[in-house]
Amino acid sequence: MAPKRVDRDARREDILDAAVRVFARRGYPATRIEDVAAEAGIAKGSVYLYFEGREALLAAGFERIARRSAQVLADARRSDRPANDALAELVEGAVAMLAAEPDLTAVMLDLWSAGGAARRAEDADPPPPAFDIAAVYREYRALVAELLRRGGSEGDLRPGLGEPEAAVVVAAIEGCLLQWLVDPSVDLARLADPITATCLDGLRARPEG
Amino acid sequence: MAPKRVDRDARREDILDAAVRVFARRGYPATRIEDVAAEAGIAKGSVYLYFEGREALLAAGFERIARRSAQVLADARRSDRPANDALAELVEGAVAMLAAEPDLTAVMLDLWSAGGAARRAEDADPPPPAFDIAAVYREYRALVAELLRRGGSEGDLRPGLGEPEAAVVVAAIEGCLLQWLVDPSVDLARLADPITATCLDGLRARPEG
Amino acid sequence: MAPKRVDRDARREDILDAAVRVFARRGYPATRIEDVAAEAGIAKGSVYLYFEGREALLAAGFERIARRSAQVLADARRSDRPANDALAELVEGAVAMLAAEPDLTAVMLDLWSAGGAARRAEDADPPPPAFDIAAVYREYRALVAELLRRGGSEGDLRPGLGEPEAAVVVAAIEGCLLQWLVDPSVDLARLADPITATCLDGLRARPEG
Amino acid sequence: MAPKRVDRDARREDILDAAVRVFARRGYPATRIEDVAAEAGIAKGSVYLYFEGREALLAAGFERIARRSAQVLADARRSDRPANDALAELVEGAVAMLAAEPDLTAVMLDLWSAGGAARRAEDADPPPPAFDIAAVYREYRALVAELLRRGGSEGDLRPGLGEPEAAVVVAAIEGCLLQWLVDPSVDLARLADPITATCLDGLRARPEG
DNA sequence: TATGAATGAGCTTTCATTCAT
DNA sequence: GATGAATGAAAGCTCATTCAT
Repeated sequence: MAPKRVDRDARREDILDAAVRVFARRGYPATRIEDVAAEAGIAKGSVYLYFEGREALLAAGFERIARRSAQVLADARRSDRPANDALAELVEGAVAMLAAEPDLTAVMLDLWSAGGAARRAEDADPPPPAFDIAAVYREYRALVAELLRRGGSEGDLRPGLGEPEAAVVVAAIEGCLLQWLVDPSVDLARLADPITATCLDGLRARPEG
Repeated sequence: MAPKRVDRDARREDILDAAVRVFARRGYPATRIEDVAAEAGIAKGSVYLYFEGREALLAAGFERIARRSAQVLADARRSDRPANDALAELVEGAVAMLAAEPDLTAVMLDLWSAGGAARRAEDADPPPPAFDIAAVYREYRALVAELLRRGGSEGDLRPGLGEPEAAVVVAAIEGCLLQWLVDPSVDLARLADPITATCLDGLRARPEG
Repeated sequence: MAPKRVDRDARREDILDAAVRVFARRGYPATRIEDVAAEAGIAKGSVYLYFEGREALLAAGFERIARRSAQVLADARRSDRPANDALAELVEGAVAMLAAEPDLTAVMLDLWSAGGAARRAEDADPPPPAFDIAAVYREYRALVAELLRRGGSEGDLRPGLGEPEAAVVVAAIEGCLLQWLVDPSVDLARLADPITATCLDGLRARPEG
Repeated sequence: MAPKRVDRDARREDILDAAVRVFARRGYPATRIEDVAAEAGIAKGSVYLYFEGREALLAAGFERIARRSAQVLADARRSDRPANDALAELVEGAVAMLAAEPDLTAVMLDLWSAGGAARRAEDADPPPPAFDIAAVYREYRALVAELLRRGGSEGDLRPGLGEPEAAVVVAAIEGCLLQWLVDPSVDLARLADPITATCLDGLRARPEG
């Protein structure tokens, strides 16, 4: 049973790999199950042996991203360096993670869209997706806010920083990501340093360097 | 020679209003022409008297947003205040514009998604959308970069600032927008000040106030 | 009332002219009421002031053709020449009539198609058209058969000729028409003589001239 | 490497059979994909597994007819009998072929109509069909003309016969076909002999029988 | 397990016809 | 009479999902 399990899981991952590539290329709404099957080199019906349906593929893509995010957050939490250094590490870690897997990252566009469509609870038609993209950002903000507070009391960060500033830091990352996704001429990887430099030291000249 | 033109344009705007509301509620991919018609209180076929098809509605939504953006940029360009003040005005203007029309702003999710799906030019299947969302951000970055350079030479901004930092400023806005769109508990309007404060002065404490 | 009537009829004819032109160009099934209106230089709704609906335009086209046919038949009946000469006149008259109005003649394709679709009475879904294209050929055959019989008893035609041979003579005309309609390189007008020559004298060499 | 190919091709033929029956009954323009599917006893969507779309069904009908025609022409070419006998064989072969499959033959009405609609190359709206009905008649005329010329030099046919007379012979066949399609009281099969008799010997009495 | 043929709900789009102006 | 905006029934086509093999 154990080896079967591994095979099964490996196959599932292969299919998800394929799905992510196609989602990145065509976008989720334009991707047909058959496209995924073709990319994975299997038959259409076989996809259903590993995934409940089309949306499950997107949800599985979300899971991958969420897992990567959780890892980045865990790494940052484990750091014992000063808060501002930990913050810089967090930003770099997040950007590196996103830039390392462009196809997977491109799926974020679809997750935002699908997740955002669920922002109004009025009607359950269509029912909201099974994944909670907002939760990912909540966690990021929570950790950043904690670092900001720690940096304000123990380190050299300004006191009084909190959720709003955390949102801005997360925004700087995600906003750069967005520009990259929408415009390939923007190079996400090279924006990691400007993000930390701008957020930590601002754009205004300082009395002494 | 514009006898019914006013009516016709007004009708078109009404339908677009309706489309924007439905797009905001259900997302573009899940929106059927009939939903738009119902929201506008007209028959399905009538939509086609004013718009070429479903994608034309999205493109018209883009046009609205692009027009608003152009206005914000024009206002900022016309400002004769110091660069850092102009920058703050630009941020505030953009955020205010976005927050003032939540439904229209929510369409950005679909524009990002549709525009991003065109990020790979490999195949023309499906053909890329008629609108260029990336161009909007290019213009924002260009103006911000110009302000940063001006502020570096004439004002109190750091010298050497350019495109990367401009991308970060734009990212701070769009990233906050994103978090708001995906999570209604984030209040975009209240993030305008934190954005400018963080970007201009950074998060690090300054030697003197 | 009289002058009104003339105006009304003239307008009706104008619209029918336009319809015939468009039918010839695009075929009846592909012709929209709006195409006819545009060709006639009037508004779509105005067509309905003169014709019951789309099919009525086709039926009116049939009427025109039927009237032309009736005229050709009447001319031939009125002839007091020998049967074989009258037959030649009939063929020439029919071909001349058809070649003189190519657009109207092209509508025959649609009439055959629409009329033929009604050839099976099984179901009345869709209901058969209001015009009877088969009747036109019945009348032609009847007159030709009469001429053949007359030519057999009084003239130099073979005795014993009847409906089958009449069908062949009519077929020679309509078959040339068909080839012309389907292939513009076939010149209908120049086929009038070969039709009569072939039908009357055959293709086989005759003992003496 | 043709494991399911037989089945697939057989299925395709079944669907085409059904389409031909429905086309014959209702005419192509009035036939909906669903009618074809119902006639074939399958679901609407399944038709698209075997044919690109509605027009592909008509084109496939044309292919069938063209194949039959090619066979008739090949048989006539292979004949080593005198030209006038070969001509009679050709006429009989064509008529027999047409009369043997009335439903398929009825599709000619739609092919004429669709092919004729493409007679004016002015605009490509709608684009012309993929099949070339005119080519079928060109081939018939070419072979008949050849036989006529051969019969003029080697046989007992008149000298000087050519394309015009070939058109008349083809017309006699197709014109009888037309009358049959439009009027079931005309019996195509019985017209084969009158066609050859009339064309070869004419209607005029001969000095000696 | 794997396949891919089959299904049919669902969607976009067209257009004949109506009717208020 | 004339108009053309509005309607909504149709029809073509797609594709997620199922299931017999």
